[in-house]
Amino acid sequence: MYICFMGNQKLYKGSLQTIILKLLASHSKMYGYEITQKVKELTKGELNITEGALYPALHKLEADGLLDVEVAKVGNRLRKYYKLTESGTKETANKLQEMQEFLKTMQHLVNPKFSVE
Amino acid sequence: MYICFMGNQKLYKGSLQTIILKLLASHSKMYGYEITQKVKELTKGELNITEGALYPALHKLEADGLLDVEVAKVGNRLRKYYKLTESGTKETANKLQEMQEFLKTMQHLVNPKFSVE
DNA sequence: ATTTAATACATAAGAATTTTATGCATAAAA
DNA sequence: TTTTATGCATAAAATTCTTATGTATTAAAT
Repeated sequence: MYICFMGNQKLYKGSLQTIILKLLASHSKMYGYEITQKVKELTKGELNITEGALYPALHKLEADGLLDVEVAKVGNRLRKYYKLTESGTKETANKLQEMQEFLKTMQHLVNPKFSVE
Repeated sequence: MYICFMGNQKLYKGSLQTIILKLLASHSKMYGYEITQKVKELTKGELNITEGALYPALHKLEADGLLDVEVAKVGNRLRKYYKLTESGTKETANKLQEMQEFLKTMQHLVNPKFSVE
């Protein structure tokens, strides 16, 4: 597979943690595969989180105490449901604020209006 | 020095090329140090481009044929003025469009309005 | 009935980009 | 006269992600 029609995925570097945390703040409980599908849906296919990026990121967030994990067996297949810890909820707020600041700053930087300064 | 009060610099990962190209689209001719100062000014200190990131990036853009360089001697000190090539102008348009798409998508992803889906 | 696609996890090698730490040198300011 | 600012450069290390695998179950399509 590995076919990408999307814009520069490179730009999403550094924002994966924030995206995961935000989703978990909105949905309270999600498993990995679900996250990839939800992001694909929300971004209309513009962002496809790869498993090689997602799972290590989830493990790190868990190791850092921002996520709790709960294993569920559905049929004969397992799912790992993640949810925010208390500490994770706080960190999510921080990261979302940093993200808003970043988006505002970038918007300003690349805005055509500011073409001559 | 190396003191940073800014938000998550990590988020800027992947956007350096676009920032450089955009600045050169607006100013027609700039040298490295000037770029770092202009970015610091435009972002009110939120983004400080380090030399270790900037100079390799400029060299790469030049090697890729997106920038032309012209060395100038000011007093006893040298400056390397960079400007967009024709190819660089086209690529700037592409990158700015990708950036706008990215910003729109991220805005949507982290927007509090979309807290339940 | 059987192959393919989707679901669901995982990790490891390599690539790309950036931070951190240097180095050199001139000019201005404290 | 020492520090700060200007101006370039590079190299080691860290970070983060892509690409490529691997395993296994279930649903859909042929």
